[in-house]
Amino acid sequence: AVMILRSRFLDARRKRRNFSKQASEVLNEYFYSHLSNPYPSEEAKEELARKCGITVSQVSNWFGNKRIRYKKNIAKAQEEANLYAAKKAAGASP
Amino acid sequence: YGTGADAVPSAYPPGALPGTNPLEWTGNVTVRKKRKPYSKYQTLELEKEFLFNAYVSKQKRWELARNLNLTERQVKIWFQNRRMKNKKNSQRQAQQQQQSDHGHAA
DNA sequence: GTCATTTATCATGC
DNA sequence: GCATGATAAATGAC
Repeated sequence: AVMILRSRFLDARRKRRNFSKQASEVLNEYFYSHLSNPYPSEEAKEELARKCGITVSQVSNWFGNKRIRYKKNIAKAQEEANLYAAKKAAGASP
Repeated sequence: YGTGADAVPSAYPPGALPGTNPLEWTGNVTVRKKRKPYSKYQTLELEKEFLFNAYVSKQKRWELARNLNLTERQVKIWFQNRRMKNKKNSQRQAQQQQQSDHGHAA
């Protein structure tokens, strides 16, 4: 009976808050510009964390979720890939 | 026994032929047992033992596996993951300590 | 043994 | 109602 009120205390850190819009931009840019190998090094993770104002663990979580959810539906993510590919091309050669 | 209940059949993911995919990291799939959350009782007993010691002996592991209807491999892996969780929480608390010290020291 | 990771599940945001 | 971040089982590298 009491078990229903269980993990409100121990699991309180699971309270989720969405990242900022620009943080998601930075993470997605990196992911789609490294689509052939979306495994950032520890140093890259630290820089991404600093840019996004989040922790390294949160960066790891983001890439873990992104990789599995990307390959679960590549077709759906394709347009997002094109979006960031175009964005990268626009900023690379003026 | 307690060992040998692993190795479960599973299907191959669709559209993952090795060599034909430009994104090879999407195709590295080994047969994996489906993740199955433990019951509240199982978790509680494991946590209780973890309070005693973070490293469980072979004898204790065998007993736990038998009493909780888990394999010894599952018990072993649970303690490994639990130690990692402990370390992560410790690092987080240490980080929070540093932040609260900045406005308190000097 | 640690540790990054994969995967499913959980809990929340909107 | 799903999208999204965090956590819980499970694997593999080392």
